[in-house]
Amino acid sequence: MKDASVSNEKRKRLSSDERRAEFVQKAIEFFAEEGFTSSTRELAKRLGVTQPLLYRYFDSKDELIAEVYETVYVRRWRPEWDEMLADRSVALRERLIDFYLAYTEVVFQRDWMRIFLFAGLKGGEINRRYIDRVRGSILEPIIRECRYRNDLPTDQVTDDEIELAWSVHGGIYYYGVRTEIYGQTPIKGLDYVIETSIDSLLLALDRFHAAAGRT
Amino acid sequence: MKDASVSNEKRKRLSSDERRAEFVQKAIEFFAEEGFTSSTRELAKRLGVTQPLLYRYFDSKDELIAEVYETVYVRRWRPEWDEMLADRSVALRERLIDFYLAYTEVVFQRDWMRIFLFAGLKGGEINRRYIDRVRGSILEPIIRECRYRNDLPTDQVTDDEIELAWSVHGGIYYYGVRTEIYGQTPIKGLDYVIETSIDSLLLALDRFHAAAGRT
DNA sequence: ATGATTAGTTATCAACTGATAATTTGCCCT
DNA sequence: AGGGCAAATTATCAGTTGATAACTAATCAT
Repeated sequence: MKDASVSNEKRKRLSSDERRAEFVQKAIEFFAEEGFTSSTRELAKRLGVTQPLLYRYFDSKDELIAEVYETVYVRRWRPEWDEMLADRSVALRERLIDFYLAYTEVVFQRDWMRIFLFAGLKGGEINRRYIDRVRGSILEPIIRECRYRNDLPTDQVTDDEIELAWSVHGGIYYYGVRTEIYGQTPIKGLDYVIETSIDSLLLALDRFHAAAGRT
Repeated sequence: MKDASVSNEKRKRLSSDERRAEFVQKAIEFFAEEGFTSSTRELAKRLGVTQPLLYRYFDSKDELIAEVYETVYVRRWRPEWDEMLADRSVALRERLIDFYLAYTEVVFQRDWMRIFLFAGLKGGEINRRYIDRVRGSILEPIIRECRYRNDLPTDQVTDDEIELAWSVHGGIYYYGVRTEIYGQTPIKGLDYVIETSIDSLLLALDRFHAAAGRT
């Protein structure tokens, strides 16, 4: 029963490191499409290798999945995002728009979105950790910058402000869900959505800060 | 091998209709927690019956799943939502807030949210249809009412306006995802999120309509 | 070249899956 | 009471699953 290598090419041997990286990469695409409950056999078939070979590189299916998480969540996070948000040489509105353009370029990918949703439904800690990171590394910096512009202390970010930021962030994120997950052909471009969302956020925060200032 | 009825109670017999309804109801809870790839045996165990009994009521697992969809999506949609949105005896802001309070009361349920996400990842038409319904029965009416308030023709809803409504809708929806799927303990109540979201939408639309009026 | 190393395969296991057939048992009607 | 219908169970099948052990063959160092 020959399982792998449909064509009659000679059995190819790759170095351990190359193989591992290839397996993880294809596993991302595969699990993103089929879900983590899909079989290792089916994955092996797509890789053009036999299923037991996977177990030379990963102790178990769960270990492979963990590696998929690591690669998608951790490795795709861009450290320069922090600097983009904090760079006061750029006007706030443009800075936030630029950031969300850069952020969505990474996140609005079918595989990223689907892996994220599958992982969220599976439970686990990964998504909760990611959400905490969004709050700490994106929303709080955004609020701080808005406070700075409105001459308010940047170290007293309130829950109300964070929740405003979540709403706007969620609105943008949901655009990605509609296009990448539900395959909705976008009626308006991403640029438009990000610009109007940022305008709304700035407007809401200005009002909020003005009201807070009066108290 | 006794499979069902852990305790020694006598085998209970229910009428066909009662059983069917009970099965669908528990299937919703079960699949919402474990996903549609979970086994019919596990479901039967939770029902306290044997697995083959399910096949007296449903021809296949897929048919049961279809019934789950039907019950969750179609049956939980409230016809009175249409009227709420169109009732001009209530001020627009309060009307929209009331509507979203009513809508989220139904939709922000763990089982609804998880079934919806599982179904979306599986592909299929159901979620796309639901999204179309949200657009047609919620977003377009909202825009029409806003246009009416701003003395604009209610039959010329544009893509830009719909996209604004999607952003706000998505922001609210994402609050439900955070609390129901990721188990985030809400930092601010749902009321606050809905109110600020509606205020943002009205503000954005007013500006948009004012700009459109000048052209 | 040749032997050691290790990438890759074949064969196989035990548990689990959706589904069907045959059997048992509770309930209603007369 | 008891017969018949249908609810529910037991037994079982064929295909799939994650994982392991034993075998084969490509590559590399010498």
